[in-house]
Amino acid sequence: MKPESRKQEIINAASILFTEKGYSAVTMRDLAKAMGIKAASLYNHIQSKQEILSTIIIDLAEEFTTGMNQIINSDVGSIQKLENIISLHVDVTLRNADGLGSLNSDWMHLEEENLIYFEKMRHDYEENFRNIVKKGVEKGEIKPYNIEIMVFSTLSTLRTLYLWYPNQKNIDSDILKRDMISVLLKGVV
Amino acid sequence: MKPESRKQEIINAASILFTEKGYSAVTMRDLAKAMGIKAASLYNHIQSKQEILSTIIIDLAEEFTTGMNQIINSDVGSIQKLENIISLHVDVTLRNADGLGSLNSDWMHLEEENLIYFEKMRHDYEENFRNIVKKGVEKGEIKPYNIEIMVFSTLSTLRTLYLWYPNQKNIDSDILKRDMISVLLKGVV
DNA sequence: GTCTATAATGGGATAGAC
DNA sequence: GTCTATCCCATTATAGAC
Repeated sequence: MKPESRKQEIINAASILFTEKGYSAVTMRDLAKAMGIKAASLYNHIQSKQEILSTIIIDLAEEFTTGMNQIINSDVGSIQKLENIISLHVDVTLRNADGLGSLNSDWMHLEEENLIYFEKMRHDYEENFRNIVKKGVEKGEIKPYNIEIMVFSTLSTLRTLYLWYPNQKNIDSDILKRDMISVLLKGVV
Repeated sequence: MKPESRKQEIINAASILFTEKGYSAVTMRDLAKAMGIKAASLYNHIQSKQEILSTIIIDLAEEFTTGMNQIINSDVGSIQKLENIISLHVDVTLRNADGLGSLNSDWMHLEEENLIYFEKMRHDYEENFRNIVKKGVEKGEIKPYNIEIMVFSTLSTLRTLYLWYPNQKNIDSDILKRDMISVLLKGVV
């Protein structure tokens, strides 16, 4: 383990607390206590509570955006693209499960530019997902069920993986991916 | 429409605000403004902010618990039971989508007895769900995928229906149920 | 049933010593 | 890099007039 910067330690501690109680319910005093220091000391490393939230959320959203862009630009079939999306969500969840609570439940507390930036990334992500499913249906690779329901159902499972995964003991990443692919895709394919 | 009690109007307005921003981020002033009155006036109808939250959450949780009890005590096969659970979630979502945000994201802000009561109901609900799937697998009605993944995947979709449903224009309840059953069950059956 | 006024507490953030 | 002390403002909730 390389030593983390103090700022990163604060962000990691905040990720856990925000996911447990939500951004608004966590005070700078709570966060300081978790770090073993006083609230005022936090401000030597971060500018504001809002900066912590936007760092957590924007970093994760950019990770998903980058992953999705690689997938849509790759030359594989629709099913393989969906499998790669599932794999992307499993990878991000295993690497940073703590931050995903903020991404899912506290994005509306982002301020001006970051809120707009986040909402655009989320919208584009869903649109890319939807287009993959649509093309798969057109090419006969995916069953012609209601597209919105297929997109919503798959995405809501992937988005809440972080709530469930920490309760599973030592589940292997590849086994998890394989089983998620079975359960999420074998129904619609 | 029969006229609602002032208390019920407050709870309805709070349900919307809590789902938009979360319990902790909504102030009594916000809620009063939405009602067109002053914050102090709210206290003629409710005892505390906490009472509003617990009313919203406990009523919904009891509705799910009652529905689940009817389903597990009915004399039908595992697949039919799962279909009835999907139907239960669609019904509750269409009737009270606004309150489901609190049930999903703000239950941890319940206080002592209500928190314990809620957690027991949620635990029992998941356990009943899991047992239906287990029995279905044993009887060969459901494919032998990882049970936890099937339970988690189905439940997370049903639990977040409220986020997605209001964006769908005029979707018919029966069509929604039929399509949810196709997408969620045809993969695992 | 709603209002104004206010109590009591806790929130994010800064200044300046060590 | 952390501390104590403090600022200023928002919070939930109550008292009492209308």
